[in-house]
Amino acid sequence: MPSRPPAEPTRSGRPRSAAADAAILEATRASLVDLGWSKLTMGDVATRAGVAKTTLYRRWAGKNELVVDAVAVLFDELELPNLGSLAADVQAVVLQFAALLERPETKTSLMAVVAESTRDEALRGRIRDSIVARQKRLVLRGRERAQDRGELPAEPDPAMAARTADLVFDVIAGAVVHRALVSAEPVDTDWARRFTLLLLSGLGAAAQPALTTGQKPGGSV
Amino acid sequence: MPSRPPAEPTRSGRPRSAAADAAILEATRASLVDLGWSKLTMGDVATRAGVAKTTLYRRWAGKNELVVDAVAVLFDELELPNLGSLAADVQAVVLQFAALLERPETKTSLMAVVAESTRDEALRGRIRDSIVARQKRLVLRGRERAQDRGELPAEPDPAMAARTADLVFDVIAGAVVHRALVSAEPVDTDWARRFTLLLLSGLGAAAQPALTTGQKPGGSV
DNA sequence: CAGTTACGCTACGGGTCGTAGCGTAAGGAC
DNA sequence: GTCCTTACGCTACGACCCGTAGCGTAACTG
Repeated sequence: MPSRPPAEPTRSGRPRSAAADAAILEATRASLVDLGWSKLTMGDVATRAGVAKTTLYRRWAGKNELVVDAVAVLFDELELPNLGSLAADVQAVVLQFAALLERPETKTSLMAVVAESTRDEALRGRIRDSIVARQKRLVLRGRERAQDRGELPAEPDPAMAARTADLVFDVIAGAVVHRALVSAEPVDTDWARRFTLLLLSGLGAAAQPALTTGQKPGGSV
Repeated sequence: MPSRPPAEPTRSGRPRSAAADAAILEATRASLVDLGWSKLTMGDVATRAGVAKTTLYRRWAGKNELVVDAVAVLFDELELPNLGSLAADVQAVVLQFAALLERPETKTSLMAVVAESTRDEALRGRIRDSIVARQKRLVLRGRERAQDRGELPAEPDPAMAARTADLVFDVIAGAVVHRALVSAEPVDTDWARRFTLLLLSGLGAAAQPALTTGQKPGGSV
């Protein structure tokens, strides 16, 4: 997924090795696991991939871009199951996302590239396209299903609908990331259940968990 | 705030210069503003502070620890106002936190040190004590006030109360951080208002903002 | 075949790291 | 005041990584 210039589809000359691409990204993930973000070096990745260091620089501008691409594919694993209720769907996707954050490749690098992106507009765009977009789809699809089930009302204003989706996305992703990486405590089933209840029913209801289950959200969790 | 060994309160010999401490931390923040996290170097900080590089290493183990201490004091600015309702208090503290995250010193370094902490237990503890604890107090105090006002029920089980406070803390801090740094969109008054409504009343109520304002939360916002 | 592009390899200047060594400065104990 | 102890400034150093230039070779196109 390096940023090839979208120029001529058929160029003359020797084509780029797709095998090298795959080997480099795989080596990057392996190096992240062994060394972590801060001690990962381009030279090490090149050696692991069996590739010259110059080949890396011909495809990626640097460590940041390389790691984003190496980690992005992991987010393809995220899927929104159809478990019959909004609460169950939210809880399941929360646990999926948490499992992804538990992997050492993502754990050590996600926040690092986000930090770098605060001073690099191009990198921010790459993160948005490669990682954030993959997650946000889940929120949009989850809302669709909930509206089909009648759990959520239809939103007539599309602008407001988009803003609400963005809000919900930041709340879910932010809470899971903060729990897993900042508080550094486990995102287990119990936490996911309690978070889902809070998200759907609010703080007042979340304080009396057993009493408010009969309404809409807290069904078969 | 360097980690002095809590040994003898009165030691012989030349004492450490408190002025140097202050100058170093100030220089670190300035360097973060100018260079950002990744390009900040120990040598640059030493030069700005008018101090030898070795002096830095005598007090801090490295860049990570130094930056945590330099940024931690900024979190002392956070205060929980007493605006008369839980919703107003939450919204105000969200905007305060967002303003703090907008500062270039914190914006570029907070996520970076968190990322480092995933491979450094000692650093994680330092972050917890210096930064996270300062934020979490606000949640605990906010709940107290809300309970005094009758907006939240008293929680008999202290263990459950602590877990709920942790959950709420991760949701608030995580959402704001995610909005500001990952989505990279502004945390303005409108977003804070909508987030507060979602937190207090849940997803179902948040979809009809104007209709559910008469209950408890959305008072004078 | 020639033309074009990718690759591996080596080498390089430039920068940062973290530490060692030394002489000097600034306090406390007496 | 005179020791004693610790902190400071300074220089120098090896080690490491960065990112690039140069060159010969490999692979694919027409």
